Amino acid sequence: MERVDRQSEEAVFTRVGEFADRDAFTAAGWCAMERSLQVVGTRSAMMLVREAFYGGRRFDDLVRRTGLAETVASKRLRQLVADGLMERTPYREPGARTRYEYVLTARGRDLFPLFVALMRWGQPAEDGVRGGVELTHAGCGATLVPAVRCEAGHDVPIGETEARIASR
Amino acid sequence: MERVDRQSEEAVFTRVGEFADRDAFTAAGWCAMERSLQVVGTRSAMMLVREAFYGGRRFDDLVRRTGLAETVASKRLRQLVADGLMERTPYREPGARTRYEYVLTARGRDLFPLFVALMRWGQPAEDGVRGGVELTHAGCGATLVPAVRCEAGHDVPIGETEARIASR
DNA sequence: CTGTATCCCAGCGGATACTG
DNA sequence: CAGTATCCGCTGGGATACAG
Repeated sequence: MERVDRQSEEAVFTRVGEFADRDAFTAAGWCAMERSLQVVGTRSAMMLVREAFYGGRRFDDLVRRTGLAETVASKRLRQLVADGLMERTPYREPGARTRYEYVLTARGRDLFPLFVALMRWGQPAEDGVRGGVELTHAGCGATLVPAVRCEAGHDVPIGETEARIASR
Repeated sequence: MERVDRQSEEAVFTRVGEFADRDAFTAAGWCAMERSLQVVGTRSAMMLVREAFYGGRRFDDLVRRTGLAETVASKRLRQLVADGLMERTPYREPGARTRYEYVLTARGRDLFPLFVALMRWGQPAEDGVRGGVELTHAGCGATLVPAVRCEAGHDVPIGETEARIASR
């Protein structure tokens, strides 16, 4: 087994330069991925976002559908609001007292591709697990799949990817 | 502020039925998202996957570039190998002794859209953070962005999404 | 119904020291 | 260079009890 063959076969990102100066950034926690994980890297956060995508709004519903303990849901929701992913707003149905609902902000809805990627990766095609939720394209009915594009609109396979130090 | 207006404005998933029978599945942990999080839901796992995408193979490099403690990296790598995301294989450079390298399996490379989604979400356009790694389309040079499609090839905006109980 | 306060446990991640 | 063993603090998450 030749090493060079496997290198090309794996098709990892092309590394520009030796990333010598990258280590400093990475060590300081200046990786965009790590910042994401600090906000949505917990199970409870993503479960609450999931239910928000499914249309859950009231605290009680979110707790029941996620299966989280109330105390965990409470703390995490407060955090999600503080981080700008959700908004807690009062509303009032006719004849009922004021209640609060949690809704995703634009920043929260931006998690859509991340959510689809997580759902898809956790459910391989040949998986024999029965039940569960399937995400589909309304009308067309086909299953959702995550994809990667560039801002110019091209589809980008993993082998055509470059990672470089952003010089801003 | 009307509630109905905000509902449509938010454009969450369309819920088919009342998800009455979904609760049982969710409670039992049969959510694809949760299964994903059990494998790659930790900071160390995603950081190691990140470095593997960047081309890191040797234990020493992975430790240095992630900034993880050796013990954490060791345990997590073993877990990633057990979970089928990475492979630990011996190789031998001419004149040197046998070493081991960690490479992503196909299952690990399937994390590509998830990785891009995490990187992108953590780096908003107006972000003033200097430096960091930017992922681009080789040749074209444009920044990578995560997208959602259906298996029929259509782009799927968040408003055209349905969530339903998979009846398998 | 919508939370909060308190206590507790398990798991993640780091520090240190040690092996082949 | 490539790990492992041990210890230890912090946080995520659950259970229970309580409040507006």
